[in-house]
Amino acid sequence: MVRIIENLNLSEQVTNDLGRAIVAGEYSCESGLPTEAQLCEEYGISRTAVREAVKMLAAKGLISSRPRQGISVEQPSNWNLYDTSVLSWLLDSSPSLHVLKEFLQMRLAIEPQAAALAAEFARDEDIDQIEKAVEAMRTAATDPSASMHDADLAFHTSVLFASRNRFFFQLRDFIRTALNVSIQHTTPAKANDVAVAEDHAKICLAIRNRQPERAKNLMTHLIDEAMSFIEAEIKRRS
Amino acid sequence: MVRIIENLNLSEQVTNDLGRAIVAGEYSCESGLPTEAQLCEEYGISRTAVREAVKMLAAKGLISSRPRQGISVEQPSNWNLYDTSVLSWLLDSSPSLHVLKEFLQMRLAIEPQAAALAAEFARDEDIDQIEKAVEAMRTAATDPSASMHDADLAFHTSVLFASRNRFFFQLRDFIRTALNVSIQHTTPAKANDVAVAEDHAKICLAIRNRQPERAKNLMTHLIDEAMSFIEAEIKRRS
DNA sequence: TAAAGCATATTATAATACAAAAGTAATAAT
DNA sequence: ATTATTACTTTTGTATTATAATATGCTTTA
Repeated sequence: MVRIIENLNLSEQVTNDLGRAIVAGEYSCESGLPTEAQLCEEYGISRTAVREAVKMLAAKGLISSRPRQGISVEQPSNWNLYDTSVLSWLLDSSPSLHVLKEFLQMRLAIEPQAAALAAEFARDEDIDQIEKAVEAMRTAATDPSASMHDADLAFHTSVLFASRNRFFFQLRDFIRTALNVSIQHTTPAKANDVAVAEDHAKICLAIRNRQPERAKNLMTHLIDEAMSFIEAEIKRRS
Repeated sequence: MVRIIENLNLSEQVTNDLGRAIVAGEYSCESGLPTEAQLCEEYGISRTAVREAVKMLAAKGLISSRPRQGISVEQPSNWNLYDTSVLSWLLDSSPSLHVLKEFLQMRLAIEPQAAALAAEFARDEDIDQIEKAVEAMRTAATDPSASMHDADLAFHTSVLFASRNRFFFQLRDFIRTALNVSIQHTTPAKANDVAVAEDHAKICLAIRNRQPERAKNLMTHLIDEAMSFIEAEIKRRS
């Protein structure tokens, strides 16, 4: 029986359940999925709900279905990894340290360029938003009741927004997920937090001063630090 | 009535039709979509087909639906732009020169980093693939019957693959679309093609010689050329 | 042997019915 | 008069049944 999750209707729950199973490799490309009729029986639900789940998974690139052939699993390279659900299913099934490295490689591509674009194209109110996040980080660095992580997320999201390019801003969920995974592997060392906040402040200042190259380099440095930490962690564990 | 497209079943056709209309702004966030019943009547189809289309659009982040409230359009910032369908709907409705600039800003983030990763992590067979694409470009540069564009696409795709990071490779459809839009705005100047092919060859060589920084810089230069061309074009038309 | 047709399994579409959710209006109680 | 409760209404959510379309394999036939 499907795990019940609040606020999700039946077809969405089945989507979640099947999506998770597919990404976890419980159904291979060769074997495919059970037929609609079998899924109805397994879950004890109507064909309507099963079909709607199948359609949603197909829309995310995980499966495809044809008459007489049944439901087949698409190659993982066709899965839409930038879909929030697919991403969460992926994290549920993969050793997160390895995925984290991939995340950081991606962030190293996206965020420095976003910072550069922000320095070039951000509106004043965008920069105010970034500064607000920096202030929140400064507060959180000393105040134990405030969340450093939330402020950090707000910072990176607002930079993406300030890039004024929707393809960059669209990646905010991706970045959010990456940050979530990061803190799972970070020892809570409040000692560095003040310095970290100031590193972020520098980026904000570079953007406000309209220095694209400087903003880019500072952002690269910021993420590179996290990267070197993770690489050390990977080496330590192997 | 919905436009008939080959190889698409009814619910997929309706998905296409509604998706296009939503992205084109024919339904706003405030107004929302017609009710399922109304859509059935408009398209002259059953509720089954309409609901499946609605579910697929919801899976792509374009809409959401609730009892009594009907179907509402999500904010554009929630649309999954990295979905191939959504991307094509976007191109159908936006002035492509502006979108093209956003594409190039994104490519400028992704591809140089992908080249650097390829130089670091690519397997030998990955590099062979890149080289094959380079050879195809060289051929196409002089042979009018061969397609320069196809070879170009193969090159960029194989570099993404060689990065050995699935988040990068996942963007191949995005890059493909970007290249397609590019050639719509490029005057077919076969004169440069030989030089262009050699620029690509240099990147391939840098990757084979395991020079991440060099590969990155060369790729940046390559895309920057396209960018400056587009910016000139935008200025010319304004 | 090859082509045509037939059987069969599975998804695709339709139609209908009822349940659930969420507003809205009417009613009752204080 | 205000608030709480109830009943009603609209729309999506789920179930059921039936039939069509599609693709595959098998069988028959020329």
